[in-house]
Amino acid sequence: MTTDRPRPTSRDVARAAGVSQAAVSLVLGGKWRGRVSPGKAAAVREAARELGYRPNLAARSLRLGRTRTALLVVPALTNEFFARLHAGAARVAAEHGFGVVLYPSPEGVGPARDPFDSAGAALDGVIASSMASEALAALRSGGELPLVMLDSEPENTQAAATVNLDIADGMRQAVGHLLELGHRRVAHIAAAVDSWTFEVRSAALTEALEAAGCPPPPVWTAGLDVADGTRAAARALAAVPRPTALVCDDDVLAAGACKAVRRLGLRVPEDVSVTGFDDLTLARAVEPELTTVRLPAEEAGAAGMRALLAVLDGRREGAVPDGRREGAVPDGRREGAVPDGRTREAGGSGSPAWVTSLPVRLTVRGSTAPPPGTPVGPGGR
Amino acid sequence: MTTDRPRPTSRDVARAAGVSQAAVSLVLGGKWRGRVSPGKAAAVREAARELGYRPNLAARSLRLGRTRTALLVVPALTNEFFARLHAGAARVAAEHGFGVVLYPSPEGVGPARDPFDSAGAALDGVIASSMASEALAALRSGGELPLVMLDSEPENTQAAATVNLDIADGMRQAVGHLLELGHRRVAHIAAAVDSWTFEVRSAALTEALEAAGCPPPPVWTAGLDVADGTRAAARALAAVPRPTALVCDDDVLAAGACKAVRRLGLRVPEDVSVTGFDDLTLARAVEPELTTVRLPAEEAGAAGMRALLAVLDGRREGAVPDGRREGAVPDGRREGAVPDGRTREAGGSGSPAWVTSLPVRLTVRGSTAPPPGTPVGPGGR
DNA sequence: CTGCGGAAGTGTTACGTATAACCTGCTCCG
DNA sequence: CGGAGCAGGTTATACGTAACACTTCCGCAG
Repeated sequence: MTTDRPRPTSRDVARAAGVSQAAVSLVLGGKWRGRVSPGKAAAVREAARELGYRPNLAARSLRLGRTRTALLVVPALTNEFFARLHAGAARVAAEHGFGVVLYPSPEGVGPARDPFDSAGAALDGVIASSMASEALAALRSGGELPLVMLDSEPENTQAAATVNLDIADGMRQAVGHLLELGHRRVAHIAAAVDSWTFEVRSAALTEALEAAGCPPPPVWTAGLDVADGTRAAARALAAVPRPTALVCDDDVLAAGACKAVRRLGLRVPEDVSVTGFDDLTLARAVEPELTTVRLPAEEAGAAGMRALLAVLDGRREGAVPDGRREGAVPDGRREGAVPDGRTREAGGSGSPAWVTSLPVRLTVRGSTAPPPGTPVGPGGR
Repeated sequence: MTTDRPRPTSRDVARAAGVSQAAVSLVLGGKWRGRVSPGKAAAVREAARELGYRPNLAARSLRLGRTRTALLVVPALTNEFFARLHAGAARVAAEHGFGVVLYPSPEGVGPARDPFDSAGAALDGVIASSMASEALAALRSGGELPLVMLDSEPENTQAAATVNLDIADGMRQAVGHLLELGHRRVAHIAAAVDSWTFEVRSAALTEALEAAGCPPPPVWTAGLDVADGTRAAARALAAVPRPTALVCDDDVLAAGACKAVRRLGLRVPEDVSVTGFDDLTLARAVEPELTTVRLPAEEAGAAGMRALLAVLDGRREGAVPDGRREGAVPDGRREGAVPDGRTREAGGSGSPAWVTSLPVRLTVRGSTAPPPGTPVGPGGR
C-alpha cells in the first residue's frame, strides 16, 4: 500500500516540468512541431515518466467525443469460432489503439440488457456477428453508432459495412467433394439456430445437390452440442435407404455425428462420410480428423474492425461514405481494409456502403471417403 | 442517415421536461426520494425516453472517478477454459453494471503493450489469470489498481484477492482413480508453458505417485496443440516398459495422446488409459470420451469478479481490507463473494487479503480402464 | 524605423455529469 | 409569532483533457 496517492494529472506533470498544462498536452499528444522547444518537450516527457503519468482516458474521451472503443456482439465466446473472430478484431483494434468490449451473450442474465449499458463504456462503434437477432433490435434503438455486420444477412440492415464469409461457396465445395467421391444420398445435420449463416448452408446444400440431379437432402435439426449432433445423426441414419454422407453445420455437430455412426456399428469414413464447418481445434482432435470447411474467422474479425475504423475515419473527415477524399486516409488504410477479400461498393439505395466477401476453403481430411461399394478404379485414386 | 444529430445530453432532457439539469441527474440516478416531486420525476423519465437519452459514460466516469470497467488478462480466448472464465466474469460484471475489457493476448502484436493503453478504456481494477507472467510485470508498473489473481501462485504478489482452483486435489483424484484401477506405470504429458497452474500439476502428480509407492512419472513436455500431445505421447509410449496410463495437462493434449496410442495399434482405454484436465467440449467429442478433471472455470471467473467488486466496495468505504465494517456492504455481497469455495483470510504479512480455493472434481468417462492383464474380479466391477 | 510573420508559449474554455451548497416557500410547534 | 425543519427544487462547481485564441518575443524584409 504505497500511500495510495491519487494519480498524477497533466497539470502535475506541467508543474514538475515548469510549463503549462497546455504544453504537456501538446507534447504528449505529439503535435508540438513548431509550438514547444525541443528542450522543454524533453523536460515534459521526463517529468511524465518520472511521475508515472497516464492520461485519464475518461477525460480524453469526454473532450474528444470519441472513445477508441468498439463493441463486439457475439453469441458466445466459448464457441471457438467466435473466439477467433474476437482475436482478429482485437488484434487490429490494438494496432490502432482501440479497445474491444464484448456484449454479454444473450443467454446471460435475464432478457437482453441494453448493450450500451452493459458495455459499461462509451462506444465509438459496433461490430455485430451472426446469431444476434434480438440483440440487433436493441442496437437499432441506439442507431447513432456506426455498425458493421459480420457474416449476416446483407439486406435488411442499415450497416455501414458488411463482411461476409462465402459460406455458400464453402458448402458447394463440400458437396462437390462428396459428389466426386460418388455420394448420392446426403443428409443434412442442421443447427436449429435462427441465423442467416445457417440458412445459407441449407439453401446452398439443397441447390448444389439438385444441380447434380440428387434428391434434396433430408434435414435433421440439432442444437449446438456434441450430444445434439449425435441424436440428430442417429435419426438421420435410421432412414432407409441410409444416407452415405452427413453434412453438418459445424464441427461440433460433426463430431457428434461421428459418434452416432459408430454407435450403429458403422465406420467413418468407410460406411458413412461426415463433413463439418469451421475447422476448430476439435476437427483435428477427433479420429478420423474431420473434413471441414475452414472459415477464416480471425480474418473476418480483423476485416470487420478495419471496416469500422475506415468508417470512423470517414466520419471524422466529414466525407460521405462514397466520396473518395484523396489523401483523407493517409496510410491507405481504406484501400487495405480487406486485403484478401473481394470488396465491392454496393450501388443499391440504402444498402451498406461496403460489402466484403471472404473466401473459404474446404479442408479434406479423414472423415470422408467413397461410399461403400465403390470399386477402386483408376479414378478412385 | 437520420440527420445524424448529436446525442441528447441531460441538459436537453431537462429543457424538454421543464426542470434543471440537476433534477434530471437526480431522477435518472434514482436518488430523488425527497428531492423531486413524483410528477416532475415522471416528466423527466418521459422526456428521457422520448429523446432516447443515454448518459455519456465518459463524462460520468470523469465525474465519479470510477469507470465500472474491469480488465481481464487472459492468454488466449481461443482456449475454451479462458472463454468460460471470461463468461463467468462478464456475467457477474453485467449484473453489477460493470463492463469487462480483455487484454490482448501477449502473442499479439509485438512486445506486450501497456495493458492500460491497449485497453482503450479507463479501468477500475484488474483480474489476471494464469500464464500472464510478462503481462504482470507491466501491470505492476501501474500498481495503483486493485488486482485480483486467478489460478496463480498465491505468494509473490500484492494482489488484493486471489481465487485458485484446487488443481492439486484434482490431480490427486485423477491419480487415485488410476491407482484404484491398478495402474502403476504412469507417464506425464506436460504442457511446456511457464505457468504456476502447470507446475502444480507436476508436483501433485509426483507426490501422489510416490505416496503410493510408485516410481516418479517420466515427464514429456509438449506445446498446447493436439499435434503436440500426439508427439509427446508417442515418445512416452516408446519407453520400455511401456506406461499403462498417460496423465495429460489438459484435454487438448489428452486428445492428441489418444491418437498416438492408436497410431501404435493400441487401444484406449484397454491398452492405455488417458486422463485430461478442464472438461472442454472436446472431452465429449472424442471417442472414447475423456476422463478428465473438471475445472469450474465460470465459477472461477465469477468469483474473481465478485472479489474485485468487494475490494472496490471496500475501497469506496475507505475500509482496510481486514476491517469488518458491519453493514458497509448492504446486501451481504461480501459474505456471498465466493459461495461455493472455501475462503480464508490470510494472516501472513503482505499476503493477499482473501484467498479462495474452488473445489474441482474428477469426471470419469471412457478413456480410463484397468491396465491390460487385470483379472476381472469382484473388486474390478 | 516599421511592419510582419513565425516560434514559443500561456490562458481559457468546453466536453456532460453528479453532487454539494444554496434558496424558497410552507407547515408545525414551542 | 418566530423560527426550525423539510419538501422541492436550482445554481454552481469540479472532474482532466485537448485545442482554440491570444500574447510576447525576435529576426528580418521593405
